[in-house]
Amino acid sequence: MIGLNYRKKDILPGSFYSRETAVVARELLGKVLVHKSGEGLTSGIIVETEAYIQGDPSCHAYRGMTPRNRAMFGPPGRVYIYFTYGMHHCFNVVTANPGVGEAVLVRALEPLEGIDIMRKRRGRERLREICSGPARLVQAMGLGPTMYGHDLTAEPLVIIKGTAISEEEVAVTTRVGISTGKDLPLRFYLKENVYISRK
DNA sequence: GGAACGATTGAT
DNA sequence: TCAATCGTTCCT
Repeated sequence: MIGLNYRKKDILPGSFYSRETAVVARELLGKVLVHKSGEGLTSGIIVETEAYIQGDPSCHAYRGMTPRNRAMFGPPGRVYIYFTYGMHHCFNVVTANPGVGEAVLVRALEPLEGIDIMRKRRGRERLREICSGPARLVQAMGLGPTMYGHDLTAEPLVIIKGTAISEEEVAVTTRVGISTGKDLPLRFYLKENVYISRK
């Protein structure tokens, strides 16, 4: 029960996020996202991420700061969450230095704790359908617009140390669901993990 | 003011 | 393969 009684020292420090965004995306694999909500604690292992960087036309910050993407230009280690398709929210971790609009999209978690809570929030029984997709994990973890700008080194939502991941376990591919910048190798996932959003 | 478009999901 | 559904962004 890794997220239930984590120590302060287990929380990833702000310095973790102030590195090259693709490196942060890769290094987030195996880490654990933990949310303490009124309904109870839920957590999941990060198994799939994507980096969105400067100069990349698919990055929300590509055309400069707007009301929506303002958090991407703020301090690293904060939450950038956005609404899309008229019904879904997606969760990102802000990276790089203030003034640089970059972030990592968390696309899938392996459900770890509070699984019954997540099942209830999702209205789905099958474990594979709980956190396997960016909007699915937001719903399962009970996240929302109120988390916009939240500091991930502070409760109720943190990312803590998990399992070390070797290079052999990591697949690097192009990103999912974008129309521009589609050739960039900025998607990272655990090869053998069954909870990723897509093969 | 208006229109086009999503870093998706779930059903067909 | 396709509809759902609406805030954000950009154009007029």
